[in-house]
Amino acid sequence: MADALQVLSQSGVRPTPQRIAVVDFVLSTDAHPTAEEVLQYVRATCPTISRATVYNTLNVLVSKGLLRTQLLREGTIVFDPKVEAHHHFVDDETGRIYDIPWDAVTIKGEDSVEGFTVREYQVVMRGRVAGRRKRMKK
Amino acid sequence: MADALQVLSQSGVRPTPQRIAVVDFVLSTDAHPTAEEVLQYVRATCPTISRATVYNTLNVLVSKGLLRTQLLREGTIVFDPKVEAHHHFVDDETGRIYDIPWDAVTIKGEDSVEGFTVREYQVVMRGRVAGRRKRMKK
DNA sequence: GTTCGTGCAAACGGTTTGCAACAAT
DNA sequence: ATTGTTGCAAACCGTTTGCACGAAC
Repeated sequence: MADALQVLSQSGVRPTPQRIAVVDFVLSTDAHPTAEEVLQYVRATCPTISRATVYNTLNVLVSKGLLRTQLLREGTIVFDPKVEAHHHFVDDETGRIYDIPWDAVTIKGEDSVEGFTVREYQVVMRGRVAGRRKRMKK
Repeated sequence: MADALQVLSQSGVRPTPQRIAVVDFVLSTDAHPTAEEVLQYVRATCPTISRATVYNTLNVLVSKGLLRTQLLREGTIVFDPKVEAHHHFVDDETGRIYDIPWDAVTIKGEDSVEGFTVREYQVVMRGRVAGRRKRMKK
């Protein structure tokens, strides 16, 4: 993974310590964090960083195409550094989001749906990660 | 479409005028409204209905399986009365959401992804409805 | 010294909750 | 009398915005 400083400079974004801390985390995780989770994590290495700066930086990264937002959790946006096309699996119990490789699934007919011009698409799957038994009724 | 009073009684929900007004609208639209949009619409026929009652009723309908929520718009939940499996298309410009019939698309491999037990899945497509030319740069 | 970035607090929009009045049984 | 429903207002949570201070050019 290219280091944070490079990534920022190459995108024409001034590499401040706060931004470096955010980039270091968010571009190297596959945990699909929310902004709040990024804040929590980054505070460990950069204790004074503000909520506004985190949101601001995340939005900059999105606008530079280094990060994508995904609508996979109720009430919040999650950030995904994997910007190439892929699918997602959401665990019913934990809410954890997993990347599914593009060619784990094959689709036919998606770009020829009558009346629509499809720019992009993804499969969103929900269920359980295998090997866990169903949670007991509380 | 079965009338609202029946739907409610059959689900064991007391059919109050407010609930009937909500059901009348939300179970017969394909517009994927938000709670706020339901409120606006329903106020026309039931001017005194409160925001809390709308949210409450929508949540009851979801818990009874008469309605489903979908994560297709940033910052808000949309409601979909079509509870059978189907796909969605979201217009990039207008944000409008269209139902795509289940068999407009065929998928292979989706329930055998290594390590995951898929309970349900859908394809989410984004693009433009055909026949509209691309919006001019503002 | 002007531009850009930060941190704080306030504002904002969608949703939930607490509660008192009220209707149905 | 008890239970369930409504409407209002306040609370809540994720996100954005306004602004003054400070750093970088």
